[in-house]
Amino acid sequence: MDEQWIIDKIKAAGLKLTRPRMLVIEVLRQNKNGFISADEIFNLINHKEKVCDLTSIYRTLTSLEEIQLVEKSDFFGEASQYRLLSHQDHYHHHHHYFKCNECGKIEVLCGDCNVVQYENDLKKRGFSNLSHRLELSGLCPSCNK
Amino acid sequence: MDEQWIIDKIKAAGLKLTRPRMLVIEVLRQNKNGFISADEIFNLINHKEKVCDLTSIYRTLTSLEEIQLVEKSDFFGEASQYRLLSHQDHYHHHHHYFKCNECGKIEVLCGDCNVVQYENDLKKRGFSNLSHRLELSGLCPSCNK
DNA sequence: TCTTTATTGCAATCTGTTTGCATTTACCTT
DNA sequence: AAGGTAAATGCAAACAGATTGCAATAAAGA
Ligand SMILES: [Mn+2]
Ligand SMILES: [Mn+2]
Ligand SMILES: [Zn+2]
Ligand SMILES: [Zn+2]
Repeated sequence: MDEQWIIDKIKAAGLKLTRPRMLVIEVLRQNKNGFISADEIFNLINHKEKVCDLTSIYRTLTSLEEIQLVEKSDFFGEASQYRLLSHQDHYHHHHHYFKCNECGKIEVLCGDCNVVQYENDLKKRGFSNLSHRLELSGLCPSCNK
Repeated sequence: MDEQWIIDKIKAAGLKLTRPRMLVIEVLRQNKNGFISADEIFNLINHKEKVCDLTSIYRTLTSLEEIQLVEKSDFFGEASQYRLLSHQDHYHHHHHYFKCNECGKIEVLCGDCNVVQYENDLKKRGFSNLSHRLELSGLCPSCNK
């Protein structure tokens, strides 16, 4: 059911394996590679009957972010969005996002990026410790038809 | 005092030249090339005595954004930030931002960008109408010492 | 099973922002 | 220079997303 490495990571961090946490993770897993808000998670979890409070979802997301199981994005205005980091994301994670202006879906774009060149220019100008985030928008392939 | 083209733009849009609007613009002008929040604008305007309501500042910023005199950014978490677009910004504006992790200052980086290459790759994959925003962070030259 | 400590639910609180509405103001007409 | 009109304002109330305090609960180790 839940991938083992997730369980391991939570335990290794000294966090308990609680019901709200399992529920949140399950939703995030189903939503792999996409972003989802706390409220959307809440609604998915509680659509039949209320089994978990919104507060706990926020707290869970915060904890999971701290142990780098979850990535939070304030990028797209509105409510913060979250996604489960994949096992490999966790090692060399890099943030390129695409938001479709039509369907609103946020997609994580994998692959190399050339912003590094840009960063090198900035280093020459006295900036340091650089990191970056890139947000693209437009029409996604399915809305493009 | 106020640059003429700003006045012209406001009139051309059919907006009235009101006191709150003039006050906000004056603050934005002084803050050229930097971002500032509604609340900071409020405090600057009213530091001696209250001359303008926060609501009007929000409404002013929204109006000015609509006529593209102001750019709003929800980029950096926290409160939205605004800046006055320069005359030339208005024509080929491009958004590259740098936020210093130390002093918190947000800087607008001018200059060309190579993300266009990235966009070209995406076009081949079926995306269209692409635009992008790039956020960099790290230490600015002054905090780097 | 017992004990300890983290985690939970709930209500209250917070911050940033927006809205409704009565009053005022800019500015166009006379 | 006054007057009329629609736009813009101030104030209070509402809003949304998120956070906090606290007493009750439940997970994990003994
Ligand atoms: Mn990159
Ligand atoms: Mn660019
Ligand atoms: Zn789409
Ligand atoms: Zn700095």
